[in-house]
Amino acid sequence: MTKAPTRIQKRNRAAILSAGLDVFSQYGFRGTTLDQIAEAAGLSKPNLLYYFPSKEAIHTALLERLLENWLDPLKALDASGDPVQEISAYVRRKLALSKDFPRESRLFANEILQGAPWIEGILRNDLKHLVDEKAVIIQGWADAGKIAPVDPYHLIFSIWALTQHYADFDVQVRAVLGDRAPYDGAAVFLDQLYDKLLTPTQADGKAE
Amino acid sequence: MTKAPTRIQKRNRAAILSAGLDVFSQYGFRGTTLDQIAEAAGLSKPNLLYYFPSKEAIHTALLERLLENWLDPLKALDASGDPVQEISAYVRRKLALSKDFPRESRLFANEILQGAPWIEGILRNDLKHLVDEKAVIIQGWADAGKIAPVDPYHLIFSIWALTQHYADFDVQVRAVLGDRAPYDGAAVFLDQLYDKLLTPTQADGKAE
DNA sequence: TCTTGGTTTGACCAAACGGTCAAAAGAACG
DNA sequence: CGTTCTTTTGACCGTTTGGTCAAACCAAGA
Repeated sequence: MTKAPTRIQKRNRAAILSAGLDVFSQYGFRGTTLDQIAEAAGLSKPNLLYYFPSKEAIHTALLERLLENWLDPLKALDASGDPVQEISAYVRRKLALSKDFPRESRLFANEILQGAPWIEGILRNDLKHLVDEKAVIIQGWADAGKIAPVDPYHLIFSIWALTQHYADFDVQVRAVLGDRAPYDGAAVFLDQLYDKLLTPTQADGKAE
Repeated sequence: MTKAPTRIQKRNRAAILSAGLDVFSQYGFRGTTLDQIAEAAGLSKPNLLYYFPSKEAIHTALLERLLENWLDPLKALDASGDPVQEISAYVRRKLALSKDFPRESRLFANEILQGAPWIEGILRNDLKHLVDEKAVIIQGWADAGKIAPVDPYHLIFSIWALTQHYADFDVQVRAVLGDRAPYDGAAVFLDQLYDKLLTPTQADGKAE
């Protein structure tokens, strides 16, 4: 039975996780040092290790916290809703995640770039099964003529790519846009893009 | 006047750059060690440093080589060509780059994730000016009714995101697709996507 | 063959790294 | 106040890191 954490424990654990997220999301696991995290958290290195047993423990805690919510937007895709609206809503949820949690997005990107050493199993199991399941739904919509015929897997990849790009490549986006705000234009553009892609046209033969 | 490199120099320099690309593209600059590169290149560490003066020199050489060709596909976008075909061709060129040079794409992604410490100036100057220039062309096409009205900047971002995703998130894409080949489906999907997005419809008012 | 210049390496260095520990400092509470 | 438990830290440890260097090795032309 574990005791309830004191308020100092709460504060410092939160500070360490936030500092770790800052540094890990920028430099990846191997490129991050405990001293960097300690300084960002405003603690000494031994004090860090009083709250977390190792560098890897901080990293693992962050990845676990991330994965708790990472798949939620896709899980919420509802087979009984209006198809185009369901997908547009998914795009909006992912874009909001990118805007509100860019460090988490970059932490994930770093993990994937490194070959997903910690979460490869989750990708091959949880993620794959979830995408397979949702791909069936989307394929059903396409077969029923409710959306234009489209490869469901690449449709989902496109949503990941387009939304996470604004968090992961933030520096580049801002360098190009100057002082214009990225996310307003992005929301309009993505709405337009998926509306045009998915709204069925006369050319798309409808099923009975 | 520098002497012509011997064949051993050519071979070893190439081996070091290839090995460096392998490791840097996976772990980033800080997460990469000289020993890793040396082992991947099949050389001893002091021998590495006989060909390159420092770890940073290898990294810089790789970034410079990358940037030589990185912007070419966008530069080739031709104002006098057919608008939809020009953009589709740009998408195909970028997708081919992603397929044929995935390590370079990941090296770039790592640099951006780290805040672009080496190439921030290039992003703010060369890249921004190039995109500004091409955005004018695309805006002109839209104003003339030759493509559907669309934000040129986010259009370009979308092409970057969608094509580089297949290289940068390769592990995730393959985990989801299983043994299916990513790039065939991607090419079809992207063709379809940009055709639908850009082909003007009756709803888009044409200019005189 | 010998010599010259390019190539390779074992041994080494100082700094940075992840992590430990005992002891000091501080909070909490009767 | 004194006691107990939590928190913080300076000093330290073994390893890894980027990098150096003199010496050994080797290829090739005269």
